[in-house]
Amino acid sequence: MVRTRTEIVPNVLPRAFYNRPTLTVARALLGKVLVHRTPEGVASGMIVETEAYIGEDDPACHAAPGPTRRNAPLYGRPGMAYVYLNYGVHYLVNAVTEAEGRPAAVLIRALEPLDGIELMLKRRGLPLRTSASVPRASICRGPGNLSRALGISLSENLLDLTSGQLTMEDRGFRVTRVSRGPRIGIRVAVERPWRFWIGGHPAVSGGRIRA
DNA sequence: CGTTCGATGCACT
DNA sequence: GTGCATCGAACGT
Repeated sequence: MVRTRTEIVPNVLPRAFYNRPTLTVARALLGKVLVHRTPEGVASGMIVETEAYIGEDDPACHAAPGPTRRNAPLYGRPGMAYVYLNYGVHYLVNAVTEAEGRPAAVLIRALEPLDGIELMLKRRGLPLRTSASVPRASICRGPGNLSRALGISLSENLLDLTSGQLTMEDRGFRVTRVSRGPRIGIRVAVERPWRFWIGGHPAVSGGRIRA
């Protein structure tokens, strides 16, 4: 039968993908695609930057104080979404990793926009076409920005990333030049090199582009 | 270029 | 009451 462009089999990442050491998952998520389907349309982007937050022994992880109402998703099944409000302004998206009862997650920090660029521009309140002043790479640069562009908020907390409206997919993008360094924007455990990004990619956050 | 700082909501102690 | 896994505007150099 004829296969059209819109009939591409969505290769959604299975739960086993997340049921692994968090650093492994953080690295493996580079090049994968985060997809959000809403009545407004589909918005997606290729992951170009991640950070690992691992266990109660990691002072920067939300699980550091032990189980609370807010961090409960971290103690649950791998492959679920953990979304929370940060600074009262931004929603941050994580994928829960490791195993049930072992609190850890990967924060998605930046995407290269793929589907639904106009919808994402609209959600971000940007001009409806990219330009020199509003480059495509800026649409989903930074964890707060990508959530807003994809329309992700607290309603998406605890969604199953292995099926349904919010998923992670493998579209076959090959990632070379993986860089690794300290996490950004935290005030404790700043030395742990648990941030991963695609070296030189323009959508990576954190000021100047790093190798 | 660089750095500083206010906005803004809520979980947690 | 305190402190954020941020962002972007407003400054200073």
